[in-house]
Amino acid sequence: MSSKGIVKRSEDFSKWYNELVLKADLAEHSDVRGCMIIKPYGYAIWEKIKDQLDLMFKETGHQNAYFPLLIPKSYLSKEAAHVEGFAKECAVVTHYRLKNSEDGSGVVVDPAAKLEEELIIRPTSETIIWNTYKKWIQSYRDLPILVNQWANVVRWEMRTRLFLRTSEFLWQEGHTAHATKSEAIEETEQMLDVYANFVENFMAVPVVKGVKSENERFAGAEETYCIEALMQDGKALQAGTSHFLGQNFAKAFDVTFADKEGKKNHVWATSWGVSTRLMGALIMTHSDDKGLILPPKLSPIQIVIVPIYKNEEQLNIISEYAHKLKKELSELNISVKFDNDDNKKPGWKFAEYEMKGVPLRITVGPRDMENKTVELARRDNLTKSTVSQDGLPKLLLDSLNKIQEELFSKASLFLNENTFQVDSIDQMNQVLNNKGGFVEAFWNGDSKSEQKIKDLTKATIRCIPLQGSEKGNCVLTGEPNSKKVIFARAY
RNA sequence: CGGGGUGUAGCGUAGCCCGGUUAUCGCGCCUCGUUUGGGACGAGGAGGUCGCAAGUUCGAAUCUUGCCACCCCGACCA
Repeated sequence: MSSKGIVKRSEDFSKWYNELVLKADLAEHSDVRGCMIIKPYGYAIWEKIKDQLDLMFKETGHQNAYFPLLIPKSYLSKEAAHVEGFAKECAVVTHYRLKNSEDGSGVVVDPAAKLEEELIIRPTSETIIWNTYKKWIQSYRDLPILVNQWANVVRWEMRTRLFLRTSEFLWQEGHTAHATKSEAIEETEQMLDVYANFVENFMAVPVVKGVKSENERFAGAEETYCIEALMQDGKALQAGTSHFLGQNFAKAFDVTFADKEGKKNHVWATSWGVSTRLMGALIMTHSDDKGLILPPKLSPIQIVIVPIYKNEEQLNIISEYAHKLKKELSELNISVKFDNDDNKKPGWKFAEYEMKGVPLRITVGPRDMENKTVELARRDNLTKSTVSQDGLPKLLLDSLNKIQEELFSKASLFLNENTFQVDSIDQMNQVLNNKGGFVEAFWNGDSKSEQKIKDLTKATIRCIPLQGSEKGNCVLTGEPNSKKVIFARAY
């Protein structure tokens, strides 16, 4: 039966990923091309991500607001680089009404209901937000503005993949306005740190912090900071970006403020975002051939209790214990599911919760009740042990923390073992064609060289790392004094 | 946008080349019973505009033409 298991990673990583997303009940394809339905279990993980990030944004002084989904077409064209970057993938609303078709077969667009000015479904909200900030900002006293919004955006991508690239996706976008350049840069860097902190400490996904090359920069940004993660198949995934927008949007939307001397200045801007793509990073970093592996901090269910019984009497005894344990664990803020569904056999449940990545499983049967023990199974390393019921809550709490740490260590080790130094294009191709990974090499800083390297290797510059300022000979041209960057094939 | 593929029950599929009773099988679902320490078993049952449209034919899931949709692989992007 097809519901059993998924294809092995080593056989077809891409297929493995797709099957995992479907079988772990995270999401499914909708009837609309490139759009996905995020199912309750997948959404519960996203909510965990969202809640934690939201907390961190608020701790750093940001407030949430909400701006419209629809943006007048003309707004988009006000910032030249921005429109250039996004025009190709915008969905456009042209009419506001349907009517019954003449032959009665359904509804058609009412040609009489054509909009004067077409509306774009936001691919990102810089334009409508800066058009709004213009009204909000007059004086230096109005600054900074530190606003975030949780929203959906639409980018009509050629090719889509569940979570990694969908036509519509969920994200947050922070948009801040500052009086000085240095303050804006500080904000940009601060939010990059927030992202890196979250991704490493909650998702247990190690990242490299850096800035993008000019080619890879966000449309309209002066500097794009990013965090880059490495997936199990050796491909890189951009996990978050934070942009220093300079005064580009302030100029495009004429947003100025009067400083203490009464002099008018353009406002400095940042924007930063992470999306449901993080779900893809989470999945592809930790999971195995049995299914999803979730870090405890983001797992909707942290512990599942599976009872084993031959009759109702036994079930009652186990249930009583399970409810007591569940209550004790709740007091430690551990989320527990007691799965007493009588329609599914234990073996089925074991496989199911492994597919769904629940970090810990407790099995309790008559034998255990007699010995005052439980069987404890770890999802991440698939080990099982029999442990005493005495002091169990504390042990479980410790185990969850341990799993969280070990997932991060394991992923960090993978990142380190799959980061290679090369000094020629041949070597680079060798590494990339073999197992992939991050490739450190020197680059002369020229966009043309970057493009040439991409043509030769299919690898792009993922980032110019913030740490380490070594210089060396350019991997393409041999020019000395070139800076060290990370290349990889990327999602 | 190029290349490949698929569309038959909730899901996965056989049948299509070579047209012919009532469209195959598995999972899932419903009922009853037995089961429950790694994806249980038996018996019975329900469920179908064969992607859409036109054509050929006595007869179309099957042949022809057109259309639509989605998936996968590339190039482009978070």
